[in-house]
Amino acid sequence: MIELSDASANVIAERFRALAEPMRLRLLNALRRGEKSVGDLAEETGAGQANTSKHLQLLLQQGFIERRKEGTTTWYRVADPAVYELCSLVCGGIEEDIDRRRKLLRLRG
Amino acid sequence: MIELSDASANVIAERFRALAEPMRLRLLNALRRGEKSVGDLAEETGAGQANTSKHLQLLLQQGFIERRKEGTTTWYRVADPAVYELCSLVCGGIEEDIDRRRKLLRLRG
DNA sequence: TGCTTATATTGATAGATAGTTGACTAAGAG
DNA sequence: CTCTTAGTCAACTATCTATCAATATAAGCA
Repeated sequence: MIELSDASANVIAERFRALAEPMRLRLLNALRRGEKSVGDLAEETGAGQANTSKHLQLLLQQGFIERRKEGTTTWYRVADPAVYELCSLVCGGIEEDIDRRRKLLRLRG
Repeated sequence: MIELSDASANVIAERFRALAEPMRLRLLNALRRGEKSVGDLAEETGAGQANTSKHLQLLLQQGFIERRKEGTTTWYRVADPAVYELCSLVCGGIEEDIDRRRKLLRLRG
């Protein structure tokens, strides 16, 4: 984000939006240690099959994951581990947030 | 994102969602070189004042920015420059994406 | 050719959210 | 006290999107 044009703001936002969904984060997390099929992922995340497939399409389209077809099954894998760095960076801010909330709870209870 | 619990997936997604909006990215970009008032930001981004204020609340709530009141005006500033690292990381992936789109355009004419 | 399994896609619905308008609050100036 | 200015809040609309159910595609097998 060296100087942000309006056009790039849209593209960047689109990218962040792909990660702005708990279900998709769970999918990425499930793909941490290797390739998995849609069925595997649906079971592991507890989501419906159609829903899982749709989320995977979106992550695929945004380039976060890649796929490979084998017979009737489709195997998905993470395209670039940099995604996890993104999450870690965001987590950094979250720790402070959690601390803040903890203090609030302590004050109340 | 060391092991992602369902609870943390929600919190992380919430955080990404704050960045998943072109308007809010423009606001963060406008705050790059220091504190600005709501009016300044509304003018610079071309958005309505109420809308600008709303987006700023959200960024504030997520801890990306801080504020300071002086008379009737409210001054906002970036809380943690790590936000820009996040954007840069996402941009990394985007450059490939832009290249891909450029090639498509060239193919078409 | 049918039957089964694994994905993808489509249509419908409910919930979220960006933007606008107008009212409200608060601080200063006259 | 009145007027102006800056910002926030509340209500409404329009749009988007996550989810589910049903259907479609497509491969492999009987």
